Amino acid sequence: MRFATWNVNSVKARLPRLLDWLGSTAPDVVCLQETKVGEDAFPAGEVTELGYETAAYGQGRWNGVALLSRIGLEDVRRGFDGEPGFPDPEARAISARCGGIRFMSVYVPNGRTPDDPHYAYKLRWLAALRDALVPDLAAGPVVVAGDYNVAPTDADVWDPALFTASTHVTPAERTALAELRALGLTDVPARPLKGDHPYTYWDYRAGMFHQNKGMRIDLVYATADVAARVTDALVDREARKGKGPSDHAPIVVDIED
DNA sequence: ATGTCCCTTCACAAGGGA
Repeated sequence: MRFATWNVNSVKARLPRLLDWLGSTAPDVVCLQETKVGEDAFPAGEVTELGYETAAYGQGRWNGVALLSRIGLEDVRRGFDGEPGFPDPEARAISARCGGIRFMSVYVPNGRTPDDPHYAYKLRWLAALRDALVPDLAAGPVVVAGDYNVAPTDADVWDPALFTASTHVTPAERTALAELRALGLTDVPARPLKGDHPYTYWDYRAGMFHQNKGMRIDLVYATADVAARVTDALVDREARKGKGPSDHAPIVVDIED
């Protein structure tokens, strides 16, 4: 089985690239983030033509997550129990069972800056996610993949000195991820196709991608049974190249059936 | 450390978010 996660930064703007990438990569399951469309506007027709079932959760202008699967898409859940809003609910998590694994696509709040109320919201959201995952983890194999908006270590940012007072790297955010792992989730390492760091995000500005000044903030967290089946995992930086890319690259994971 | 992109609207420019 091959699965992937990708923050597409608008599924409408990215649709031609998404369809090409689905054709060439041929993943069985895909977790999408930042679709930026409501459920009714999700381009399900085009994706269905490629053999995928779709489940979308969106609110239009911001956020939005979705799951694509060609190996079954059962028991879809939008959001999770106890999920906080700001203050209203935001479309940041969707999960379903595909091929015997529960996949959850997550778009963790950005946080903006450590003194912003959105930062406290980010930490509340991650703590609530941890609590909500407990029954899922007891029920079977789980993959929680998406844009976590946290760089787990200093090696995951291109210049740690620049990020000392920024969101994405604070001890509290990193602790929140450690608490997810403490539930029994493993950070599945993805290899970079170029360079030493498996960055997944490069700012559009200032030629950051070409200088490989990126961050590893998209992550695949999997239960041990899934992690043990991994045969390969990579950051598809090819998808970040060229005209009209997302600012994030997909992570593609192969596991033994 | 800011050279972009995407979305929306009291829309054909500007602001907000990342």
